[in-house]
Amino acid sequence: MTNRSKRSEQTVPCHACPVRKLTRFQPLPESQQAVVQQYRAGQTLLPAKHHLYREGELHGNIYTLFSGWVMLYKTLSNGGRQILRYALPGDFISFQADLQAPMNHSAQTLTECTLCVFPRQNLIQMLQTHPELGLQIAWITARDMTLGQEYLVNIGRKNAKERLAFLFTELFQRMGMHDPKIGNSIPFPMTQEDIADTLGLTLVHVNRTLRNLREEGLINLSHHTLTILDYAQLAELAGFNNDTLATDQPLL
Amino acid sequence: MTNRSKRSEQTVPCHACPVRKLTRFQPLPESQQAVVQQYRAGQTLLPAKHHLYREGELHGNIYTLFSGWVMLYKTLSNGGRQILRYALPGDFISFQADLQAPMNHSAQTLTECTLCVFPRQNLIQMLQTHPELGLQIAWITARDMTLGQEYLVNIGRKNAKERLAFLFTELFQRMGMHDPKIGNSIPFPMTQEDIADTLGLTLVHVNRTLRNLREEGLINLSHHTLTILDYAQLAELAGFNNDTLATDQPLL
DNA sequence: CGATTAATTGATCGTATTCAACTGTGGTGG
DNA sequence: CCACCACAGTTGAATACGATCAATTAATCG
Repeated sequence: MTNRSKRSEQTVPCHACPVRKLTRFQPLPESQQAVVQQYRAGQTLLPAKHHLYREGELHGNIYTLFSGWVMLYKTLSNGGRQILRYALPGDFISFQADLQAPMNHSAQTLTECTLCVFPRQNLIQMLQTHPELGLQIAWITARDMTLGQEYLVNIGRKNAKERLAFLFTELFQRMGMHDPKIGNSIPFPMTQEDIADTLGLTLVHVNRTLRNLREEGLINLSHHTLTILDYAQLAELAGFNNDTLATDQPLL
Repeated sequence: MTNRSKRSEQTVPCHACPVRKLTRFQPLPESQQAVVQQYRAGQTLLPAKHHLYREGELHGNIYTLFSGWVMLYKTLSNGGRQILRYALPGDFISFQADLQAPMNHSAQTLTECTLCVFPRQNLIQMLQTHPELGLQIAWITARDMTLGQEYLVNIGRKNAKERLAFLFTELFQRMGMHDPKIGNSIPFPMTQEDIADTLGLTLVHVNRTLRNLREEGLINLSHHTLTILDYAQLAELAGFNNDTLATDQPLL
């Protein structure tokens, strides 16, 4: 149990992780979907371990992920890596505050991926012609930011076991496996090193903590498949709260 | 030096922290400023240590901070706290993906603050009438998200000294102190416990690391004033890179 | 099937935590 | 003005969680 400031003045209520509300793919209203179609430049199929773009590069496209997993990360001067989040089908990739500037992070496929490609210029044009889409983007960005904040809490204030538990429940939820039926599995394309770089731990310690979770019968992770054996206990460990029922509605 | 995976395949270039591009208050174009004025419900003066809102509350307002410091944080079930970021003058506060849902974080003033208040309903109306403002919000949100990602890297992949160094340089930059002249000071209203809860450390360890930095002549922090004695070395420690020159331009 | 990458385990070390006590500071009221 | 209190900062000692170093086993892929 690490760094838990138990301040006495404990008036502030805890309302645990609302990742649930971040999980589902929010389809655009039909009217807007048609509009968006006009601006896309087609679809790409990329192999696993392929970089969409790298930190520091000027990059011309924006993407929507149709199938597969993409990981977004940043690199440190000493060779370290911090994974920021995993993009799942439906996610929007490579949007950043300054569309002209070099990318502030890298994106690499973990599996084979199908992506819908929008040239940046098209996006800009689209936003000029259909300004109401700006708000959609604000909504998506705010949702991604909330997930990032959950990650911050996870890394900053939880021990290794709890961090693992959180990552697993988060991905399980985002994959759309809300079923109460226990013992479900999801594909899990990342390596233990990836997990380590997501959670601010080392590869070795991730491995040991995984064994620990396995021995306690909470999960099983092998051959790139994650099986949740005891969701309730895992969510409890993670400080993950399903109560926060989500209205997945967009802003307006 | 903690958790630095030195993977051999070191092809990915490192492009260090572009916080600089996140620092300055991006004023709206004049045309839009006039529009926004119509929807604000006036200004408030709040004392220090006052909560704007708490996690889990339904909250009716959106704010722009005019003067003072506000801290945004999340609470854990075990009593822990993770500070997400410090809002400085010009920052937008309390916008989240689901405007109807309970707040997903808390906001508390660190100093006396002047805020501009927008009732949520007004914001929604404003966005309906002037959809082009949605993109402005997307821009602001994306910028805040980028800062959050820097925090993630900071907590996930750096040791205590580096984390402190980063926080100091970040705030120094965001306060608008880009002057090359060495030895400048900024107000620093947070306690050592706040710093600890920002950086994923404990109060005690922050204290020791501060002493360390002081003894090395990099900073001085006392009486809520931070003095940067050796910016270059501090930025180096933090992995902070000024090269990334910023175009502070909005999207369109 | 051999080569490369990923997972696993052991031993040791160190950074940061924890527990605990003490010092300084600022504010309040007698 | 000083006594008192609450709170922030400081320091010490012991501990622990996770890192580091190193070597071995298991998967995966051409």
